[in-house]
Amino acid sequence: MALRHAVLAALLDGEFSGYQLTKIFDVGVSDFWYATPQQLYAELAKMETDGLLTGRRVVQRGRPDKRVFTVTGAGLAELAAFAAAPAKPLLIRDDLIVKVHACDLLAPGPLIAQLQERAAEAAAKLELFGKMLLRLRGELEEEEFLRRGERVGPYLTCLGGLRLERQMHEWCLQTARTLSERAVRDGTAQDESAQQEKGALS
Amino acid sequence: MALRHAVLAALLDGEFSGYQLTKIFDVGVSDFWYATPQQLYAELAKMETDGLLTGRRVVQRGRPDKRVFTVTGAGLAELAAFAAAPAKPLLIRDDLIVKVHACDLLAPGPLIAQLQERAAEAAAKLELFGKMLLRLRGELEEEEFLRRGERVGPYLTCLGGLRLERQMHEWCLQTARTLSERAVRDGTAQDESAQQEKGALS
DNA sequence: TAGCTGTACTCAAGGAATTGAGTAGTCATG
DNA sequence: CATGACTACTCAATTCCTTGAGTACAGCTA
Repeated sequence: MALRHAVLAALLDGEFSGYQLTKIFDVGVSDFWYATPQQLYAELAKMETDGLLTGRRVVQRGRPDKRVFTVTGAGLAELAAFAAAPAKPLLIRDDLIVKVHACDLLAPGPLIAQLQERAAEAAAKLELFGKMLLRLRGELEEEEFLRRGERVGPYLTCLGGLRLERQMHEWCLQTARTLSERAVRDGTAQDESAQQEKGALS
Repeated sequence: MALRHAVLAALLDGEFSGYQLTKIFDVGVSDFWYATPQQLYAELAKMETDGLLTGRRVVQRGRPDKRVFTVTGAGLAELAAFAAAPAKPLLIRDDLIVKVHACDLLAPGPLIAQLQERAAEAAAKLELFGKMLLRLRGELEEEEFLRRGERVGPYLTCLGGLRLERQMHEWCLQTARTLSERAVRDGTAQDESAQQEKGALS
């Protein structure tokens, strides 16, 4: 029941269509919520029948029509109620960390590759967030904007995303380096008992 | 289908009962997976019938019996297959960040309180992770342990959790400070139009 | 000795999320 | 002029996850 609040929050920044929202959510762009397109379309429909949103058909040329949504008064009230209620704990689920946790019994190759891939993704997001921050604060300096800007919410969450991606990037690279060095050590070891075990699982 | 892999990874560190695993997962202790007790018990039962785990009844005195689980060969194979497959993207869902994203239209009081609460939780975890790291590496220095330790997986994920909680802690406090300062400014402003709007939603 | 906390689970219902397939038109590329 | 990529969605099945309630015993406290 909390995807709807994320949608409401996202729609505070303007009218968006379901498709545009998928672009925001599928990558988890702002690093604050993740959702698939199907989920979004379903939720948008439900939210409209619940009166939290109103849809508006926009005719386009050269591409299909789209329906953009706006938050209603009831939607704002829902958001306010949500904000006043105690927050659920942070939910994290990450395959990659599970793999690292088990790394001592796994083949190091694929894991290192995946860590480097994740690091690259994090770097890409880092850049993206940097640009978003610039765009959001316009010509003001950060401090000035945070003091006097009239819409700082997205900026603050973006700062959070930036921090997260930075630490993710560093952790992935450091972990990959550690595992690489250990793999070399194992590979050049005289007795092969350690690799035998790993070989059985790779 | 990935909770089972998290369970397998957790059981590499020893035999645990369902109840013990809930203690590991409910808080999301290692910051790598979150699951409720019911989910765990159900999954453990399924994993046992699938042959990934074997349960063993342990009689205790002064407290109820428990069943502890061990990973089987098939379980290790499952884990290896999982590790070789591409990882799903990091999944984050956080109420608090959604609220911050919408903060410009919300009453600042409850939000600031929640940010401080989260900061306190992060600080508590930080301390916990610090102790876990000490325990895991024993009398060795970190570098030495990462080079030569025989079980570094949990240590590496713990390092990740530590980083995450540190950044969460800082972000929450900084964001709370920013919002507090803005609230004071709004509160002491001559014209009250800004608060009027917020008042309507608080 | 009543009440509370902690260990160690079980069951059921309902909502949320994932997976997979499918539609339909536009635009650029080779 | 066919192929693939992009916009913009929809539908259905299944699986996963959450919510809420309940059982049972042991130890401690007032």
